[in-house]
Amino acid sequence: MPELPEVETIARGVNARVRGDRIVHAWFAAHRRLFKTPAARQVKGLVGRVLVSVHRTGKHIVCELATSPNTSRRGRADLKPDAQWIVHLGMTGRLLVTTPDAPLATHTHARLELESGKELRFVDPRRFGKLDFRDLNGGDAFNAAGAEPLIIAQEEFAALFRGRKLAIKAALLNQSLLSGVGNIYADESLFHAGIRPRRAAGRLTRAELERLRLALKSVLEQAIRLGGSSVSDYVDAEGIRGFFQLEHCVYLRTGEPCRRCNTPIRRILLAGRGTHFCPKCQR
DNA sequence: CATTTCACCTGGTGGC
DNA sequence: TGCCACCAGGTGAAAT
Repeated sequence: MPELPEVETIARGVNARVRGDRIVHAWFAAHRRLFKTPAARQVKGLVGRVLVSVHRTGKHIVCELATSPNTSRRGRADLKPDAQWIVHLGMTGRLLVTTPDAPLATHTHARLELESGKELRFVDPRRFGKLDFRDLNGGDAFNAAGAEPLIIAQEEFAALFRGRKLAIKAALLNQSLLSGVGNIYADESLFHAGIRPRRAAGRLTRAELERLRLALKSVLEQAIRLGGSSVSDYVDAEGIRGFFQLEHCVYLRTGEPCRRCNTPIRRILLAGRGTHFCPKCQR
């Protein structure tokens, strides 16, 4: 489901509601593939620790955790993290902050009970998501492989694609180059930059690459402002849908008129993904 | 190495 | 109503 803007929206919402809270109980479903670290070890690491802060890196939600004595909740936001809980939402994952009596959604795979009485719940029908626990004392901090598209500079961005023969769309989706770009925002940014998805990445001109960098940045920023894209079932930490799907120019608009020139939007298969573009505006 | 394809899952939709 | 094919925000392992 979620790409950078959706994950950012969720991380902000979760942070605002659980920051400083303590995990008093953890429950995980028995789906082995969900766990990069075995569930039993995650439970052991989570219970008793304080959620210092929650933020986004690429498409990952990073919960910074600290061991703490019985300090007041106000002081806990300054604690030095000694572990991390990493949530990746896959295609259909949700991370929700609820009251304990809220009805359990089907496919709820994790529940963290907090000292305040709230619960942090991970729900994921397709189970493509991943949960990971990292002990910072072991020097095992989470690091995204790719660069952050919101802050990458012109030169660094251009260098990512130099000499590459694969399609620019496939390159945008490669998380070890850029982290956070998925199918929606790859298609939308290529539209705004006027570039065909099949163009070889290494053949784009400097001007095209800079148009792409700026288009990607502004598309992502506007999507964050609108709370992400809710194509079918995406919701934020409070169960609220986003609005950026109303701004989509090409994604899932096959056959509909281009917003700029009225030419019908085309759909092709590229890198195994549905790929949408305007044959007239994108060259 | 770089690049492509496919398996991993469930659920919704639209055609017959 | 049922059955079937196809589609869906992602990734990582295996094949080329």
